[in-house]
Amino acid sequence: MRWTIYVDIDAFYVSCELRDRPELAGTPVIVGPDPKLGRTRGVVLSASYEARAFGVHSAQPVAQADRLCPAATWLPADFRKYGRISEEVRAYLAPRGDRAQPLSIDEVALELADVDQPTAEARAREIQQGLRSELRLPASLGVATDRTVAKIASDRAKPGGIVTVPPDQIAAFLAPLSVRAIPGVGPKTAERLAVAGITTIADFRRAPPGRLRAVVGGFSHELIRLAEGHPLPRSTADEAGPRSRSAARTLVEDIDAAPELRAVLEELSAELTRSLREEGLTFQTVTVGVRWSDFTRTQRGRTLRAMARTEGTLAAEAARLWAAIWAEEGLPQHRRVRTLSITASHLTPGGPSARSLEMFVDDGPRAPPHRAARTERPP
DNA sequence: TCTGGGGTCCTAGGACCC
DNA sequence: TCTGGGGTCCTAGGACCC
Repeated sequence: MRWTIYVDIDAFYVSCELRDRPELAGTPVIVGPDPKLGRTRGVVLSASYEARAFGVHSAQPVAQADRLCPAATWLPADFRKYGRISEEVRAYLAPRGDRAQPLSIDEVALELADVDQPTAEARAREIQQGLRSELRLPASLGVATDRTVAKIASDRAKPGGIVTVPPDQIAAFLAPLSVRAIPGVGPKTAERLAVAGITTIADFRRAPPGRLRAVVGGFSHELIRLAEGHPLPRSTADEAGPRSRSAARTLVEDIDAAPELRAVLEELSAELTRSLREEGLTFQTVTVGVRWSDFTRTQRGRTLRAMARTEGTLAAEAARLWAAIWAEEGLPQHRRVRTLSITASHLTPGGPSARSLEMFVDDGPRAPPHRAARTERPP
């Protein structure tokens, strides 16, 4: 039988920092911009379980976390370090299963083909101990014959535990859980389900399918199957490279000064161009996003006629899109800007063929490549 | 006391094509 | 005068995840 061991590092950023600061183990530690060092609009990125006991949690505004837990040690985030350690975890796990699929910076689904349950459980224990002793990282593990169930199990195992769900117990394991336990069911979906009388996974089996479909659309089939204990295997395809790259900046204060905003946009263009170049990615679509002072968002994008990779193209397109947003929604409504972002998408890895590069093709009117191709092949 | 940054996927309408 | 069915891509917005 095929088993999945879902590995989730506990309080990942904090645990990475504790490797360098072992004296802080067992104390409240928060990774994020220290509110005592000045005004910031940041949020908690990761909190130790000792800090969580005070009500601190990730994505919480740092001022609020500071009030809840004034004794916490604050550490600045070091994403390069976390990326390196994430690679260590992947390298540790890869030889311990038949397939190791990274699903985020701190999660890996490890597949074991043709093993029985005792073997899978023993492997999970070895891995947990090895991560602890060799990488000095605490982990929670879920063990199941389905990846989604294994992930849900790893959530129930936190912190530092292992939860196994045998295949004939999937439905019973899931039944009492909140619909929020399912990856993909967030606050909005949970609220709409609650209005329809669905709060636990067991309720999916009782709800009229038509009603469920009206709330969650095509997701309903998958949810019913999950509640019945026959989860659909998630597609394990893709791995086709990144879909988008972006850069964003939240301003210290909301502003409506056009020259300053243009300057921020140029900085973002330069940053994004740099990271695309480092990865050897070319882009074809540019999107500018604005978060206004009321926290609503507007975005505008355009697909270019050809692949591009230069800062000039990115900056010019971003400036055009920004000007349109500002003229239509900023100026006339006297709105102020909180956050600006630029996203590059329709990415292509490696060097594109010279033929398709912007330097050989004028950036003409918008016309996606497939249409250009079709004109070369008359019906 | 507010609410980061970097991502992914889905939906719905319109344009366009056969 | 009325008006197919199936498909792809673009765009904007929304929800969700870590």
